[in-house]
Amino acid sequence: MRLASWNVNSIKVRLPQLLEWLAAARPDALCLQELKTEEPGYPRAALEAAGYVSVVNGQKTYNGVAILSRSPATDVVANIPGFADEQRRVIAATVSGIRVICVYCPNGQAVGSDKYAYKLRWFAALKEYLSAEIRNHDRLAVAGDFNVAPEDRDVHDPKAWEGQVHVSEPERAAWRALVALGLQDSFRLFEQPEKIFSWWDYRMLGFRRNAGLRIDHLLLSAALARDCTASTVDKAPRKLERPSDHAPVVVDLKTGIS
DNA sequence: ATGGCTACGATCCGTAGA
Repeated sequence: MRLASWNVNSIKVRLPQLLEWLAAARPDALCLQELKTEEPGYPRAALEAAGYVSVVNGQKTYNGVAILSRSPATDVVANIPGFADEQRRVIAATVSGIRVICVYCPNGQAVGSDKYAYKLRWFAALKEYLSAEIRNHDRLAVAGDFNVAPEDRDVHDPKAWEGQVHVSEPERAAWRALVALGLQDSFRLFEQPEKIFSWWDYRMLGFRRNAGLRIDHLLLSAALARDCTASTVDKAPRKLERPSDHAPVVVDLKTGIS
């Protein structure tokens, strides 16, 4: 079982790259963020022709999330239940016995801003949601763009970023509160090279300089973490012309054993 | 030097991302 997540920054613009990537990486399920469209702008038919069904929580211009899968997704839940929010940032579904929650966490803009306050409120609501989900689903994966770099080693230049949005202590505390529910950062289950990131600024030759952040994550419940054999970032799509600013993150899970 | 790209929906710039 291969599970992946990718902030595509407009599914309309990125569709050709997405189809190429699906054919090359062949994930069984893929969480997408920043669709920037609602249906009918969502390319459902093209993805079905490529072998993937979709459950979609779309929004015009901003946000928008989906879960693609080879096998049908069931028990679809959009948004964070009980949390009033206009922004379409969450969709959950069960795929091949795994509860998959796709998240596009708020950016936060700047520490102290209204959007930063919203980000922290949003994370508190996510924690409550996941706390219930982990009780109900032994095999739980939470995948997406968290907009938090958990540690300094997830930041290309920790000094320059110190105290900034994405690395500030309240954001990192919100991240650790998710981990404390019993979710593991799959990337850190393995020895990893240094300076692996999942996002690079479009400006200032960010990718060429590897001036990035690791803010896209795949969190796994204990049962799934035990079955996890690899967790990687696939930088290949970021090298293409007109790329998303985020790269896909991928985990492989042993199946048929548990 | 606080800029710099990219996408969107509105025009020929403003908002947002991170």
